[in-house]
Amino acid sequence: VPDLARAAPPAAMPLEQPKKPVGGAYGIFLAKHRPELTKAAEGQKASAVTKLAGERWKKLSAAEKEPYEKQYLAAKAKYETDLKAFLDAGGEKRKGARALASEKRKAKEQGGRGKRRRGAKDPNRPKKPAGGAYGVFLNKNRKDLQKECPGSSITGVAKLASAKWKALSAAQKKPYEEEFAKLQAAYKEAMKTYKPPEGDAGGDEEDDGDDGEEGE
DNA sequence: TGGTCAGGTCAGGGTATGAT
DNA sequence: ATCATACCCTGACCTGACCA
Repeated sequence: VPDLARAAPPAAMPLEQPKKPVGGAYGIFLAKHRPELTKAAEGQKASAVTKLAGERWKKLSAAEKEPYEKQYLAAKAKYETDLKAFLDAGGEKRKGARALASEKRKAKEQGGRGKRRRGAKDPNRPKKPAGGAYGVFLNKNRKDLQKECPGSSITGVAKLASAKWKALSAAQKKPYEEEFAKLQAAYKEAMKTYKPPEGDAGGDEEDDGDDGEEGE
């Protein structure tokens, strides 16, 4: 119904909390002169803009500062009335950008991007031997493999390793298999005495089963 | 599916800079 | 905390192979 759209007052827009004027008269001065200050500080650090602003502000006489102070007071008054209207309209005063960023970061540290975080793992936890005998082979020969294909990416090294691994006879692979068996036994032994740090999801080891994630 | 390896890439967040 | 923004740093992810 077009009538509804036409009748909708601007107030129907999502409520937005008014921004608090900050920095006092200096804040007004800074905002007003930012374009020219940015130009003047072109090619310099971003911080040069505010540094320049500070220098210019100090040079101003009281009379020159007065209009900025008046503007600040006016903006402050407007903010207060706007905030009151915002709150009266059911708006909720939210936290500042930094507080929000801090909260976001904390949440991220706990959860990451939906996937588990590498760095969040317990560094003392015994490493599970992976890749079987091939994993041992890869570890032992990595340096040589890298030398053989200098400048090649990790993937290039992996390809070469794969080719070499396939070329090995069963007898040649045997020592690597034995080494892997040893590592596996050592890992099991280490896990017997290993205790995950407190608060680590009740000590289940990384939801090995499939109860977890169900993110969808 | 997740584990090994390490280098490259990329996104996001922090910092600096001033005054209030 | 707030304004703007370039720069720097950190951390997650990807790549390839293979195996439990």
